Parts: sequence; structure tokens; C-alpha cells
Amino acid sequence: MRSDENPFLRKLDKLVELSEAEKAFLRSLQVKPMKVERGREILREGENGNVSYILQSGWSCSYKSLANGERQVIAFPIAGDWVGLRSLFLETSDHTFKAVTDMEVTRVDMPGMQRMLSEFPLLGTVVLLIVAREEALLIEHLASIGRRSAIERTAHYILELFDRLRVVGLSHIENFHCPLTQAHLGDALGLSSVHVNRVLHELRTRNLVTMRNHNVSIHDVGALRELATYHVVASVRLSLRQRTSF
Amino acid sequence: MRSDENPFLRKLDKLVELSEAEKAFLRSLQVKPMKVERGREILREGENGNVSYILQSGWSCSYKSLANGERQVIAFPIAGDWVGLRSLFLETSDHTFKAVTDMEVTRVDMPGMQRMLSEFPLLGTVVLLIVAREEALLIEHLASIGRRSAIERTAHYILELFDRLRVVGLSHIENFHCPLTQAHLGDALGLSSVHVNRVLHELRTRNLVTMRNHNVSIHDVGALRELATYHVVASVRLSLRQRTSF
DNA sequence: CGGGAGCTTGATGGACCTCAATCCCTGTGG
DNA sequence: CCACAGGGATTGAGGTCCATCAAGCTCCCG
Repeated sequence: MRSDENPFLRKLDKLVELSEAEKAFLRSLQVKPMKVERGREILREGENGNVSYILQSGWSCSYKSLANGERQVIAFPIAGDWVGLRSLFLETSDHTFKAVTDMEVTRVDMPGMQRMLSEFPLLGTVVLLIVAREEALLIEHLASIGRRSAIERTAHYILELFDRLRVVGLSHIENFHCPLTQAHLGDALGLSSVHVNRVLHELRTRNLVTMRNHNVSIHDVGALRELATYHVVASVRLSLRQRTSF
Repeated sequence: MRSDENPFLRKLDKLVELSEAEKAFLRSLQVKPMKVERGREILREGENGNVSYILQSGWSCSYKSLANGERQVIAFPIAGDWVGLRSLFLETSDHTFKAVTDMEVTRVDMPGMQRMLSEFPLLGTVVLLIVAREEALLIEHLASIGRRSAIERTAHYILELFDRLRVVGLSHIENFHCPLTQAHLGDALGLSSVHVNRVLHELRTRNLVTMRNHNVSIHDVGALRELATYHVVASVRLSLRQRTSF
């Protein structure tokens, strides 16, 4: 892997071939990293949007709150993820964005986005690609919650986390760090934290995964995949340049 | 409303100001409408993507099938909706796209999209806006399935359908045509068709909505909104042109 | 008039929730 | 170094929402 201190670029590198000029622009987009401490919210549902952030390090979570006080976690963005792309285009943010651990982010606003779209048309396509992948994950998530049993969807989610972390080099062989609480998982999976606990217990008993002390060890990837009917989300490397006239 | 026979343009007209050249291009993108008869699939999960369709008339449904034979309906696209934008960018389609009623579609492929992005940068932004709105709906849907009770999420979904139809002029005051079966609704809401039936019964009993003979009448929008804690998805009219240097 | 798709209703069971108590771990202050 | 507090994990008991199975119904269409 061509090493690059920047997780966002590292991820893009696997998706598409970028010119030096494009990379330079993307680097210039990610300046003045901002530290955000654990628990702090940096985007709030209903508030003025038009801002987005690229996560440099740490774990975060984006969620919607419902009237009855419950939460639905949409995703747990990690290093290399671009959060709030939606709120750049909608006038108000439709979700809250909160730090699960201390984290570092860089801010991208609408003028920056516009500059990117007009000066580097290929990068516009790349953004669409990023959004498409994000939406594909959302749809998997939807199918999980709608049609999979608690144990299946938990297994599925763990595998998904694992793969996402791998892309940015944050997981070792079948083992990764994960600061999420069982309540976090419950809010993502549409389950109570109590039930998440029982499901994790079951997964441990079956010798599939152990999740303890913020550390996840997958013991039997094959069996876990089978249980979850997990398929890797289209992680095709696009060679856009060859198909276009840019 | 400036009338335009084309539902896609009619919808865009409410979202953003377009120049005549842009409109002309969008019209040229939607040529050779293709008739698709009820029940036919025109995109299949796992198959080669790189194709998308703009729906001109009729109802369709996009869904994922799971290993156990169940389905999760992602959305019921209607006239004016652009289906399969994701599969244009991912190499394989991650969902199946099927006609619920006879329908008409126009095909948009990757070259068309590329031409649009390079020749009409503002339209690239518009596509991002469309995708952002679509994703916002998905997230509402996710929250519904994850955290709302069966009756709440059914109510919510009916209101959403109502609003979507209104945007393209297909619903009259608190009354609209809807060809979906209870099984369709169940697959969208993560419920069994039997339970959908009971929920609809309850909604009728409470004098909130009646859904009969493919016809939905909302009797008490206010109460229904309250039950569903429904908020209209950011339907902001964007004046992009003023903010950009295009 | 027969068949099929979809709607309706009842009975039963199971998956998951809620409440509640206990335990564990880590950080903090005396 | 210990005591304590608090967030999180764990486990049990009981209840509820929704699924499943099954039967009958209605409506439409050939």
C-alpha cells in the first residue's frame, strides 16, 4: 500500500486512481484538523446543515432521535469516512453526529465542495461513488433490521465493522479494537442493550466471536459469514478515467 | 406550476432553478420511453449494474432478497424517481427493481451520466441533491423499522407515500391511488402481511386512514402525523446558482 | 363457475422487551 | 492504598408484540 498519513486518501486510493493534482486538492481540503472530545456533538439534527466533516481518527456515531426518546444509530463513522455529506445538500441536518471516543476531524463546507465539483469533475464522480457505497451499506443495514433475526443481524454488523476497519488498516487478522458499548450496538441494530448482551453471549458460546473489553475477536469467520449470510459490499476498484473523456 | 409532461423535470423544478439548456439536456436524456409490464424485473441483484432508469409512469419496487427467501423492500419508486443511481457507480446492482404495475421508464447509462457531469456541472450537484434526499428517506425508513412500533411505522409510511405522490401531482386532497398489496407493505416495513392487515384494521377503527381497493383516504392527517411523529423530509428549494461560481 | 390472488380473522407460540438486581471494572479522591 | 462512585455488563423473571399456521372470505377474470 502506498503509505499516506491520511486515512481518507488511503481509502480512495483503493477505489480509484487519482492524479497528483487531485490528491493535492484533497489534501488541501483536509487542513486544520480539529480535536473533538468524547461525547461531544458536532452536528445536531434539525440544525443548520451545510457543513460536513472528514474523520481523521477516532470513532463517532450518527443517529436520529425519536419522539419517545429512543435513538436509531445510522452508522459508526471511523477514520476515512466523510460525515454529513447529506447535510451539505439539504439545508438542515437530518441526524446528529457525536464523538464516541476522542477524535480528530477536518471540516468541509459548501464552498469547498463547489470548488471541488467545478475544478475537478472526476472528484465529483468520486463523491457520487462514495455516496453510493454509503447508501449500499445503509440498505444492507435496512435489510438486517427488517428481515434478519437478532443473532443474524448482530453477526452481520460485526463482519461489516471488521471489513470497514480493514479498508483503513485498523484491524488485524480477525481481531479489532471497538469502543462501542452494547447500548450503542442495540441502538444500531434496533435491539435493547439487554438483548444485545444475550446475543453476544450466544455468539461466544457458539465459539464464533468474542467481544470483551472493547476488543472483538472473530474465531470462525466462515461460520459467522454463513450465519449472517454476509456478502462483501461491492468494493470494486473503479477505473473511471478509462471510461470518461475527462 | 409550470406544466411539463415530464414528471422528473416537474419534480426538479421544485428543487432547483434550471436553465433552458439544462432542461433541454435532461429532456434529451429521457428519450425512447420503454414500456415494462407488471411483474417484470428490469434490474436484478448481483447482475451487472451500470444502468439506471428514470420512471415516467407506474409504480415499481426495489428490494433485496435474503437467503431465507424473505424480501426487504427498499422503496416504491414512482413517476419522477430515478432508480438505480447506485448501480451506475457500483459495478453490480445491489438490489432488484421490479414493476408493481405496468410502467414506462427511460434508460440512463454511464456515458449519459458522464456527459451530464462534464457538460453541466450544476446538474452534477443536482444529482447529489437527489441522492441526498433519497438517502434521507432511507434513514427515516431505517429509524421506522428499528425503533417504531408496527402501527407507528405504518402510519409514517403512508404519510411518506402521500407526500411523495403530492410532489409529482399524483395525490388529491388526503386521498390517493395505491396499487400496493399488504404483502408489499409488509416487505417494506419488516412486518408479516397478516400483521399489516391487523394494523390497517386498527388505523381504520381509529378513524385515521382507510386503505381499500387500492385507494388510500386519510381521514385525520393531524392525528396520523402525531401517531407517526412524522416530519416532512427537508424539501428545501435550493438556489444553488446564487452560491456558486458556475 | 372455477381458480387464484389477496384480504380477513382466530389461535398459538416465540422472539425480544422491560424491569430489576447484581456484578465488574475503571477512574477518582481522600 | 483503599473506599467509593458510576458506567457498563450480566442474569433472571415476566410480559408483549408480532410471527406463524390455518381456515374462510371476497373479488376479479377467464
